Amino acid sequence: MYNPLLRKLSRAIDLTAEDEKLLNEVIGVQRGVEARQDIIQEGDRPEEVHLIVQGFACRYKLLPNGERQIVAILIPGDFCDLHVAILGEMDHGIATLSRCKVVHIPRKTIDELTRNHPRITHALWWATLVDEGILREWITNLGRKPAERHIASLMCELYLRLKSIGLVSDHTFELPMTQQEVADAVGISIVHANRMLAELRERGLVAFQGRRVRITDIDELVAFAGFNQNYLHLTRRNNPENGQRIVHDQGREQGT
Amino acid sequence: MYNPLLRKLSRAIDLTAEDEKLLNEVIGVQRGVEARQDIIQEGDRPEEVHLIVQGFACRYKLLPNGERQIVAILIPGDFCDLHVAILGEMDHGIATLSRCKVVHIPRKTIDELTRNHPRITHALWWATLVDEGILREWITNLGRKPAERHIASLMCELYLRLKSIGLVSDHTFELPMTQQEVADAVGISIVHANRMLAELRERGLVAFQGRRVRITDIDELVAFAGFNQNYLHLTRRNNPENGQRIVHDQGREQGT
DNA sequence: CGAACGATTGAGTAAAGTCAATACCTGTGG
DNA sequence: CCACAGGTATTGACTTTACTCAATCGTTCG
Repeated sequence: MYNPLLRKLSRAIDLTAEDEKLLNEVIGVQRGVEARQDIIQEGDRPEEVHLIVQGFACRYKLLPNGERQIVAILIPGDFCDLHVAILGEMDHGIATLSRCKVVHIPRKTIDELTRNHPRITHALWWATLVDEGILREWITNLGRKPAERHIASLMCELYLRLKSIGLVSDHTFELPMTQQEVADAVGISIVHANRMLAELRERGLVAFQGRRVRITDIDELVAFAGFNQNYLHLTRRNNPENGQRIVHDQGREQGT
Repeated sequence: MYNPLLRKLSRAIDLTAEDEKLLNEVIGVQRGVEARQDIIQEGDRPEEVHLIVQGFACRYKLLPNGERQIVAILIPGDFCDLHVAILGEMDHGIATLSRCKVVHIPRKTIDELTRNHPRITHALWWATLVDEGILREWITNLGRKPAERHIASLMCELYLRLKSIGLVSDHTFELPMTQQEVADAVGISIVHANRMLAELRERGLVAFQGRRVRITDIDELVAFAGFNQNYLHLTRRNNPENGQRIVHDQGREQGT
């Protein structure tokens, strides 16, 4: 069975066969959620941990005037609310972008894993720290990049994150976001989003085919975006040589 | 001895006397660092965990063109790099804003604490999750607030965070940031920062006296900023009534 | 076919940036 | 005590980026 969590974690951390077995058992009943539905709302106190197994979702915050800011894009293998019970209330909402499959994991399962399985604990910390790194990169992009380079950076990030879980094939990945949603993620108006996406298309950096994105030359897009992938921490830490440039792995791209 | 870490954590999590004792022992030798010095640079692999005990610091990222984005402001009680060893390389730098006192904690001390002391582990997770919440709020402010309201929000955040560790007295707190540094945090030019700060001053919302900030009426500033403090999670989670509005505690403000 | 939603385009406005000059403030050497 | 240097803050004038309003176009689906 395709286990995006295992795939994500095992790429970064050495796990034993037993760890992998446990991480497979975590994926039990998958619940389907329609596109554009809230999985969790601001103010909720979730009693279970939610894991995205299929589809795209986003974290978002609403402002008093009704505007929305998307603060993270969640892809298969991402937790919605790992350990959030510690905080009590959600300070943001999570909504699906596409139809999704979500696993509900009892909090005690997570507690048990982190109490007795140090490598899994390590891996979950790794995932948390990477998520933090992504947030910092988004801040930098919002604060210091013009919209077209910001969108280009977002495409680079999604390309690499999706690739790391086997969801890029033939330089192409699903991206079920409307232009309004891209605008909400990049902090610009929908009109401006439309024009900047058009610019990327005209420059031949990104091709949008319906709900799919094709990036012919990732290195060119990276250069245009001023993108540095270090914050994704996709390379093993005991291998200091790589990590400076885009990691092109030679294996098959498509997951099963 | 003033222990900002203990003060921060004990406000949010119930700790035993033994936990408090351990958290006091963590504060050993304090090393002084001059203002505007790097504590950690991007690419470093810190072997110890750094904790700010006194002064102000910031996380920042540099762009290819030399621009800088400040992605977090660190105050006493904040960790620079808790658990970052898991990631290997720092994906951002940390620099002092003022003269600071920093404690270097051996990684094994942290490992020992988290292995054997569940409430402390819980408290460190809490701090990590709050830091994440702050990053999401910054994203929202950058993406969706005009500069003057963004700066106002930043002042609200600093006011509450500093107050929670006893560093606000008489509605006033230290803020050793230049306008360039404010601009780098808010993602605007220094000229614009100057004008927006002037606007806040003229509106009577914030008074800047040298390196000190006085906020006469926090509720008014909150209203102007469209600020919602929920992301700081300053109230105990088993007390659902409060948390909706600014928490004015009645105790003394000044720490010792 | 037409409604509904999403994408696109044009035109005018507002927010924020750049460039450049000037003012202020603080510490040092004379 | 004062002049000066260097950093910081302020202001004006102009440009660029992005926003708003408004209309049009395209696609999908009942």
